[in-house]
Amino acid sequence: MSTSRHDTGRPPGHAPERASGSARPVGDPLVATGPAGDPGPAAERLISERGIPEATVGRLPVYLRVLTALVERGVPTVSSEELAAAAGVGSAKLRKDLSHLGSYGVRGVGYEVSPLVAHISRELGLTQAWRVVIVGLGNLGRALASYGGFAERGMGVAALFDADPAVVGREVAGLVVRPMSELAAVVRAEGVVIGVLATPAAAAQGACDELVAAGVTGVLTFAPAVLSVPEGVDVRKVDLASELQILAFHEQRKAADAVRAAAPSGGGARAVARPARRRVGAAR
Amino acid sequence: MSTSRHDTGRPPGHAPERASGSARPVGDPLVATGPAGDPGPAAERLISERGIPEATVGRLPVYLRVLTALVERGVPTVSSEELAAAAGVGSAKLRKDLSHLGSYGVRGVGYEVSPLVAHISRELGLTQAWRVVIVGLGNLGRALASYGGFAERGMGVAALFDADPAVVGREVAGLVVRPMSELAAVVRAEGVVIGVLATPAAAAQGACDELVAAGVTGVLTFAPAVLSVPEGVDVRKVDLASELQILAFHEQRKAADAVRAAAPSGGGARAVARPARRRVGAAR
DNA sequence: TCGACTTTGTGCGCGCCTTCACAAGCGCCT
DNA sequence: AGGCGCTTGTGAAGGCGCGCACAAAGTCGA
Repeated sequence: MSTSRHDTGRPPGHAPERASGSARPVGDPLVATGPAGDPGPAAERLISERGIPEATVGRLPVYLRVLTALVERGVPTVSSEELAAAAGVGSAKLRKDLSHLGSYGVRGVGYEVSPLVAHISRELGLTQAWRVVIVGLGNLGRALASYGGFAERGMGVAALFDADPAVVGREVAGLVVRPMSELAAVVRAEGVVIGVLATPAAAAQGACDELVAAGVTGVLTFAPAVLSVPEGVDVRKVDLASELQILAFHEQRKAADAVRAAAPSGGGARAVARPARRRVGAAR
Repeated sequence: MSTSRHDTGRPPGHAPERASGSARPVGDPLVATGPAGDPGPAAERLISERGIPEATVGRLPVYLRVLTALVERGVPTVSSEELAAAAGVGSAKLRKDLSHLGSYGVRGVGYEVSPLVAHISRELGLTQAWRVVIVGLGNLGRALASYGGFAERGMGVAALFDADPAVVGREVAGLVVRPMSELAAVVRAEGVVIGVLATPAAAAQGACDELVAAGVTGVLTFAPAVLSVPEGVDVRKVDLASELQILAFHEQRKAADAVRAAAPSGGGARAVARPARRRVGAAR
């Protein structure tokens, strides 16, 4: 999921990827989280207490963003059709997604924006401010630390860590980079449960282990490496190089199609150009 | 986009080609082939010429990375079991994925690493060096431009663009940032077909339009915005804030589960701690 | 008050993806 | 040569997500 984006498959596909299960998207791509793999014999297969499908969860952030924009514009209600168009999905899918949260719509009218924003935020756990730690402050790590998009949505950066003594002590985005030796203490003290990995691939597993040992149970990694984690830890992977390679695959195919279309033989008669604009949704 | 998940658009038609056996992923409701004793009502379905499922494509980059590492270690062959473990997927899935590329495995032995690397590379289109342009050189854009993981895998950065006059002219990763006005000319001159968007959300659609107008047909965007593109253009979206929000959702659920497990009542009986290590796959 | 219109919520069918399980194929040892 | 064991390739089944299409439910106008 890259990624996953998952989707990301996410991404599926595209995109970001989930640990167990896909979105992907096209994106993602992407793998699933949680207790996926196990085919419990006959027993109870508690998918999720609230039974919100993973695919739906992956779209909630998008809906939330769109809805937030509507709130700022003072829009009181939206129809599923409008909201779906703005979010780049089909209206039926959107209605089904929202129905998993319980009914906040009014037939004949649409959805009330404010209550919906509140509900999705609560469902995503954004009513509390999650604090994350970033491990690895190379180019990407520094960019992430400085990225405003996190704080903007209830995700604050608690601390930064790096294994390189030359980086430790530097100030990035108002925080001083700390040595890995302090990681466990800070994570425990601050109650951090989500970590962001931006280390080189070779260091990713080690850093991940340290995060998990300290109590982190959710990891977002940018390292192009497969991570092993204990059951109960979620890993979402964003793999930039993979995303580009997937695009390259499609470009190559398009090029091949173009050649084939130009050539006379067989299946040249294809509907080639349809000028309609397509809304493209979120990965994965 | 992964994803997951699944995502971006799918390319229209495909060419005919007779796959011997029987496997037939009936996909797009497009065009008909002619002959072949089809009693079908009207149109026929064209199987994808090479019929590689999107989910499989999303995993190929991961396999490729693992295989490349094996090549460097001088490993001549691998079994599906070993390769799957290293890639974080199930062995059956891996075998099925590879079977879509044609058989490069030998029963009783495994897969020959070198030919497999060559084949996957060719399939992904990595035999040619794709050049990309990056639009938007804020924190993230600069990090991407400096990121070594691209060039490493046949993806080169051709040029950098930004709309901000204060950024234009600066040098990033050995390249001078150019104004948007030069985008079309450069894209055409260099034959670029893949663009990376790292602009603020508000500027994303405009920049995307410019890319598409110039001839780009594959876009990787990091902007938290829904993009509209014409048919035939692939978009993969990587949304950092969404990824974290999805992790937050799962963390919240785990916390709720923990509380429930602690409480006596009904459904507390879950297998909570299973110390087994899970391999966590990529994407999507 | 009643009817026409709008929009939600969802039952249903379809196709993709994943997983299981096993027959077929290949190398090696005897 | 022949049999044995290992590994691939794949048929079949199950799960999940998606989109259609429609009944239910609520609003608005007369």
